[in-house]
Amino acid sequence: MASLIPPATEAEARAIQQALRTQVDTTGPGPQRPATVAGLDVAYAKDERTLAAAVVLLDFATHEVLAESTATGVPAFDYIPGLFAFRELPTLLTALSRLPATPDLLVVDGHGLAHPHRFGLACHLGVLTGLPVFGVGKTRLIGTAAEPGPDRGAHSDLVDEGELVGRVLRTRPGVKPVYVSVGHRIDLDTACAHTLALTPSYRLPETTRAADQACRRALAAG
DNA sequence: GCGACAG
DNA sequence: ATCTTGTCGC
Repeated sequence: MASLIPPATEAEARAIQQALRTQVDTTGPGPQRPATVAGLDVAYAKDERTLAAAVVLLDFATHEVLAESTATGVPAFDYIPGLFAFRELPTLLTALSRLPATPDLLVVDGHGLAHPHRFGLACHLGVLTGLPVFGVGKTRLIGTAAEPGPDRGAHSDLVDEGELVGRVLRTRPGVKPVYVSVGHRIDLDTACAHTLALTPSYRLPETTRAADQACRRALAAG
């Protein structure tokens, strides 16, 4: 079955990506006015032997925290750029299953289509859950892009192999931009608009910030 | 062969 | 990812 997680080998992981990538929905447009949005993130122990995942549900308009869930586990796969999703997905899915509500939209740390095989964590999570998802990465995995202008909202296309795979978006004036890409059931314009809506004060989305804090707390707690 | 390489 | 708090600068 294609949803095997974790895969036993690198070859198996690549085969799973290959099988699931056909199920990604990039038609969008996705929720324009979601009532809720959830951020997901993972924190590792110093030795990377254990990890804690967190999902934090926010009111999309006010950014108020509505619910939160966590899970601890072990990395399910070696860290290999391009196969990164297999490492965190199991624990992330456990945490998500514990959330007492279904989010209208998911925002993940990392990339979606801005991936060597167009199937980053945001796509993988989207296909597995069926929910609208987009990714906001802090650094580039693949592709080339011009430096966006200095103003908040300035952006440039992230292109790989002649394909538009995402957008480099400035969320804070004069601050290093983020990498936005489609995961599942949403389009790039909508994902970028939501990213700006979620970054009123900081470089990273409020969803990511809340999830980051939550998983660090969960890791410290045990 | 030499870099690059989400978290 | 993690090692790491307060501090210099706009």
